[in-house]
Amino acid sequence: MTDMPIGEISRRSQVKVPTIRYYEQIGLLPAPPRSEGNRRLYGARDLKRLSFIRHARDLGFEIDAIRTLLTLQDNPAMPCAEADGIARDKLAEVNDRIESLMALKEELEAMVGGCGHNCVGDCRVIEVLANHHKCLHTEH
Amino acid sequence: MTDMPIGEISRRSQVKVPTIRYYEQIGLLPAPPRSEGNRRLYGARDLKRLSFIRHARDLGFEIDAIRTLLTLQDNPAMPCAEADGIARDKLAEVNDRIESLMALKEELEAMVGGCGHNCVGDCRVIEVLANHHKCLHTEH
DNA sequence: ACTTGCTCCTCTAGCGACTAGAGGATGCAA
DNA sequence: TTGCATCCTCTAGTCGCTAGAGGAGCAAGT
Repeated sequence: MTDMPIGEISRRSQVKVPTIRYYEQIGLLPAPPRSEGNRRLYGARDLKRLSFIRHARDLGFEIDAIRTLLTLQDNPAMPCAEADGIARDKLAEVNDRIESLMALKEELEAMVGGCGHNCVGDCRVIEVLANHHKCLHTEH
Repeated sequence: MTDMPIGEISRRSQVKVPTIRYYEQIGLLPAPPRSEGNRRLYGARDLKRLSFIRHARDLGFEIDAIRTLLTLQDNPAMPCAEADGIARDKLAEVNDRIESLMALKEELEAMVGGCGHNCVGDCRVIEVLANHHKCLHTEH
């Protein structure tokens, strides 16, 4: 459990070795003690922190947001409005992204469906891209 | 219509001035002729091309894909299977992204909804991030 | 003891698609 | 002529890694 080398914590946390070193470099993960031979030795706390980071990254949180989240986690007596705010902002962003991807999906489906695989001259894909007014959604 | 300076083509195409110069630099947009005073002078063709690029970028196509699409557009006699393929790939990608964003949305909603705005110690947001097994979706 | 092969170290540079800023030239109207 | 907007080139920065060079450490097998 304790004194893992970087390869092991990488396997356990599912975070790649260079990424772990990068997180140390930018101060997201504290620099661990080293072995006699100058190798990083990680403990259970580091694994927890790294898993937290990875999970947050998977959810699309940016490094800066994670930094805030980690500070909050380290100080459990603080009011949690800030953490809640970060999650709320992210949720709004995700909703926006879903919406525009749905519009895009429709547009792509129209392109792909309409193409009879002849030559480029008649291609719906190129045509839609070239003549914007033929789009389903004109706001972009 | 013809001999627009960069600012005007920027306004018309909705592509920012430095981005236009960047596109020229990477060979996506041909280098236009210059005025006596060394200023770029664009014509209607350039505006079309830039609008095409912008539209494709909005739709999430990468620069490399756009490069291919532009080559196809320049050669209307070629078979359009390639353009169709690019659009199909993009559609699959968009569907994937929508799916994972929907999962993410659920997870964020659970975080935000469950939090009673007390102190960090009881915060759902932090807790979910720290304890992965409490997620709605465990595959990530 | 020696070799093999893996993991680890630091360091620098690169990715995509821009964006920002310095420092200067040009164009046009009042 | 003065002032201001627009334009020019060039370099460096953004984000979140990723790749590669060149070398050192470590554990197991012969």
